[in-house]
Amino acid sequence: MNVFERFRGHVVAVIDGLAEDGAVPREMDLARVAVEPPRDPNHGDMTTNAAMVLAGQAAMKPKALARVLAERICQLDDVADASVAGPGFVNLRLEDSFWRARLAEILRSGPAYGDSFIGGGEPVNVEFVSANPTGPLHVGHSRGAVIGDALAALLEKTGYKVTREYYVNDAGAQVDKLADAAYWRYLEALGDKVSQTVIESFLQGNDLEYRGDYLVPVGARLAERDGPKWVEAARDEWLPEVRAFVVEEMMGLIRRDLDALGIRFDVFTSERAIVAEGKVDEALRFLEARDLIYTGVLDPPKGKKPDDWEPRPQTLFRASAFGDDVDRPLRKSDGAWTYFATDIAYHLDKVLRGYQTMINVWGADHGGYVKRMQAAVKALTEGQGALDVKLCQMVSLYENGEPVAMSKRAGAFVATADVVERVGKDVVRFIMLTRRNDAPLDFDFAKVTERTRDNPVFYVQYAHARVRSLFRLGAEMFGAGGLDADALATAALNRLTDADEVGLIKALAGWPRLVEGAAEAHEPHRVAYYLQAVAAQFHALWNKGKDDANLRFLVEEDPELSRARLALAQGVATVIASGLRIFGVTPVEEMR
RNA sequence: GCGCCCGUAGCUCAGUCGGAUAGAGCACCAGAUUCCUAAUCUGGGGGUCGCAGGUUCAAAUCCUGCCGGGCGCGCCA
Repeated sequence: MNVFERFRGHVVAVIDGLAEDGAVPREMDLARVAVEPPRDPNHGDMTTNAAMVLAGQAAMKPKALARVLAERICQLDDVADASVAGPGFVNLRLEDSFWRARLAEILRSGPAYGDSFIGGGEPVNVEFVSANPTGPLHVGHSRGAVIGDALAALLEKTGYKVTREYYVNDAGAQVDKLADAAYWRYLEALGDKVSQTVIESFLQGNDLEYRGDYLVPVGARLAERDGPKWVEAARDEWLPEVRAFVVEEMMGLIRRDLDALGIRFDVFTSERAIVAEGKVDEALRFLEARDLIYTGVLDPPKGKKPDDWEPRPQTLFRASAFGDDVDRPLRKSDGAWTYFATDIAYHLDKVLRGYQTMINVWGADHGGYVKRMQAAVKALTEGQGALDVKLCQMVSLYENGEPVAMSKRAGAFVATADVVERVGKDVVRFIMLTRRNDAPLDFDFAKVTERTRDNPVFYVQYAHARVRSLFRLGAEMFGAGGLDADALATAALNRLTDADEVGLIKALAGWPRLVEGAAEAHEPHRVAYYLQAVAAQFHALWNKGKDDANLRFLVEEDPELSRARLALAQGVATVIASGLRIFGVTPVEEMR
């Protein structure tokens, strides 16, 4: 439980006590009572709005109620002072000893510090990346990959049972086109065994979309495995084989990219398998039984009527009954299921596997698809379940301020693997998490690797490295004994008396609350901003030691004080490591 | 035309289920520093939170309308 929740409990107890004494009514609704950090630290360590939100129920003026509350809150353990401020806030200042005890707690917990149980073991399905298996991942994909993975880690840390899932879109027309291209490369790979005229006639009959070199080795491997057996075969014959082969190969490429990013999935679900196992029919029967499917004619989109539009009866899902703007088609004119229909089946499959809470991470170009999918999930879970969709905006690459051309049409997209190779997994992951998912992100190769304060990766990593370097020096000065975290938890922490030292502990003690807030909001980027703030505070304290030798972390003639300060430094490293672990970023021992 | 997202300092962006005098980095200005506890530090100026209404004890935050930008818009995935 975070420290603010703990004090909220104390404040509630105070209110109950007042009710016992008849000073306020019993049975007040306390749901809106909050204990939070004040925006301005000058207001104290914690603040509560209790008097303001209860004034009506208590039939008292906010300030009068605040005074009564403050008087009793003052008597609580660990509270140094409680005062009324503004329109009726009660501000609490806590004893330094309380904060020092939090530091000991951090050291004993280690990287588990900030773990929470708010999830209560609830299963959550996080579906992300889900890039079509038609080629390697490009940088845009890596943003969704990192956000999904970090969000999953954040939820795990707060007590949810998380499944990381990848939906393999291996059933649409795109993979057929991919198979065509692979077949072309296969013919080429057979060399002398195939005449040029065969290849050319194949090329003439096909407008190949996927001409990238990455299919060359795929064609070669297929030729090696199957020999010339498909050369004379009709497309109907080779297509299923070639398609399965190339999809497997592409998923191999994608897994390799994901590996490079340090991302592992628990489940890969195949769209083709969903269809083959009859799950679409199952899902539609489910909806049909609830009268949510009918045949009807949709109006054309207002103000933008497609040229070939004509009224046509379609099989429709009543999405508009669940918040969507219009009902949505489930069947194409050739009778095949729409992508939406199979996606409904896929999400019913998730529900049947036990998920009521689902999160999907998509590219921003899928924005128009969100409402209908949420409508479907509501229908499939009888209103009990929820689908949150995180839309990721574009990543723009820069080379020292100059935009890197990466139009997909020109085939000049930048591969995730290339970016990772150039700046490293840790930099890619951290930078991708320094913006909200719904804000565009600029990624400048020069800036993300420069060693200055305005590079957040460097600044946070540097703080961790500085702590490690302190410990190397400390071990030289005082010997390595007694410098492990458990031992430091028993150091003379009451020697930490400087306001900035205690202030740093307060920042560290805010970690569990931040984690919970970020997890509940599904916003991993908050962790990045928090880590930057902690790093900044630590660096500032360190710099004070340059002006005033008494404030240096290691004071040779005072081992007791040095040990206390090493404990503080270790607390910083612990919290940073705990945060970086959520990000999948390795904390560094030194900067080289 | 409709829907979704966004609009906060010169720039890039944070802003906690509504909370007090709206924050950070860069840039700018002024001081300090040449140190190895490394790849500067300290302080300062700078805001009608796109605009206009509304709800509330309290609005950058919630609601409505407008303005501006991005994405999408019956059978694609």
